Amino acid sequence: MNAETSDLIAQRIEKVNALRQKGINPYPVRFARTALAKEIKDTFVDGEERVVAIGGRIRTRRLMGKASFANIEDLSGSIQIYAKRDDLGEEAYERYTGLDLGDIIGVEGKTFRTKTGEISVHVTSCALLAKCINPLPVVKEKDGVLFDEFADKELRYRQRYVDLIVTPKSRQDFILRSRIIAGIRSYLAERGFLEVETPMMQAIPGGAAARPFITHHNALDIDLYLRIAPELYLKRLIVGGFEKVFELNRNFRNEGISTKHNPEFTMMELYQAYADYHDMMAITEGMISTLAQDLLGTMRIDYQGSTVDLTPPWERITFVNIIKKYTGIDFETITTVEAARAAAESVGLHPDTDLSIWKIANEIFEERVEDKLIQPVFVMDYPKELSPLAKSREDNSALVERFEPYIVGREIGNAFSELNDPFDQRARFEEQVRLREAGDDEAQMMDTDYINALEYGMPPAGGLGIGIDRLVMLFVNTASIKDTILFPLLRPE
RNA sequence: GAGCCGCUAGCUCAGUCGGUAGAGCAACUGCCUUUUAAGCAGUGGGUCGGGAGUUCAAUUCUCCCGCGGCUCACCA
Repeated sequence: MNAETSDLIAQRIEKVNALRQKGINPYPVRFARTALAKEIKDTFVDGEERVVAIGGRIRTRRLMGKASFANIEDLSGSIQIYAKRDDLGEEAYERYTGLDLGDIIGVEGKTFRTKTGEISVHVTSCALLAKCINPLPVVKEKDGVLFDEFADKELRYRQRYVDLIVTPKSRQDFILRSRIIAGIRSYLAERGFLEVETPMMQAIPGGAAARPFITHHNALDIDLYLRIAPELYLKRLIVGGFEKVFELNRNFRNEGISTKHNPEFTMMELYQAYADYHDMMAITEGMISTLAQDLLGTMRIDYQGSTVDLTPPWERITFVNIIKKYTGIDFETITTVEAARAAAESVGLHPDTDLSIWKIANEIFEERVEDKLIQPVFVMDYPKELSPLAKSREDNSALVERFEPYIVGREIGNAFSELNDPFDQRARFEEQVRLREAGDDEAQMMDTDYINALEYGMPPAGGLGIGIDRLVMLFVNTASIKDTILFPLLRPE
């Protein structure tokens, strides 16, 4: 903190001290509100004076000598207040004009409409409820347009509390996030899903290909991993007879930070017994389109220059066919690595030499197809070797019943008909272990207890995971995941 | 992890072809009893992200470091 800052702060601390000397607590215990800003404006009737007590933060002020206006803001909105020296008396008015932008105050007064038409509160008494010592960024607004918007992204992320005070869009976006999550919960609850909580600290981190965070339990003296996915525990619950379960909580992956990645992110995973991946598609498109309709009032939403139509049904196309559609390459007819490599070369890609046919196909998909998938689409039937927990297709053992929903060029989820054959699952794990031993540190670990669970019999089931932060990105139209996470991970200052 | 860009007053930003910096808002002092990005007049406030180098002189040029943004890579 430099001299200038401390000047501004010192002035305010001085005001606090002066108040305390007069026996006034600048942080009193309580203030009873009887009204909210928005509700006052919504219910105002001309000619009917209403006595109200409102609390909020001073966001603007216009002092004009012996009278003054200010706007105070509560969560519902902002309302103008009007104070006159003649009403308050000299001492109280002086205390009133000594308030600062950012102070939280409680005001009692009478509603009225000014001669320029603004519904306001004529102050009869005013109490400081919490002094704001640190100067806020000064953001002004006219007709919904912000001036000198709080623009320093680092500060907005580090001091989200300041961002929330001064950036209405930020406030709205996080409220929308909360409503999306609440909407998912009620959508699933209405359909009989049971919300459960499974371990975040796991001895074997399974269910995804990712590097985990490691922590240590002192009493047991064992390392534990923060979960990278809840999948294997949720499926144990399907074994246990819970036929519809979901978990909506954090996963942790020890990987890079980007506009699309935060080390802890929120995932919704659900599993449904006696369902398959077609049922998961119906849930995905039904849930997301319903959320859009309920929360945004439309299924057509604008995102970063594109308009996306979420109206079901979404397009369904296989992995092989969508590659063919966008590149002309037909993996149904490719039977050798050489041919696959030649195909990749034909679209300007140079895959690593040790890749299999299907890994080359995946590279072509990711490099040449993915970012073109603006409208919602279910890409179905992925290669088995990329999907160690999904059930094989009966008509093609190289493929599995898996899909990923794509919107605006981004994978927003992952789903399959769950592999419930313990023999096959064991073989898949063994293959993963082999890859891990060959140096693939994202390959999965053997989980013998999970195999043990499957050996008790898991009914056929569909499973679905949706990345909530990315879904929220779509709904709030932001290019950065940090705008959807209240406190994104940043390097400590 | 790599590349590019940024970091100047509390905030938003100018600027210095190298001679230690400005505006608006905020703050402070006046004036102003229906204003609303209030207005008018005046005042104060900066080790120009940190360090080193070159130079008579560095906020400006060079290098290193820090933090952030964006893009790429990995992934959800």
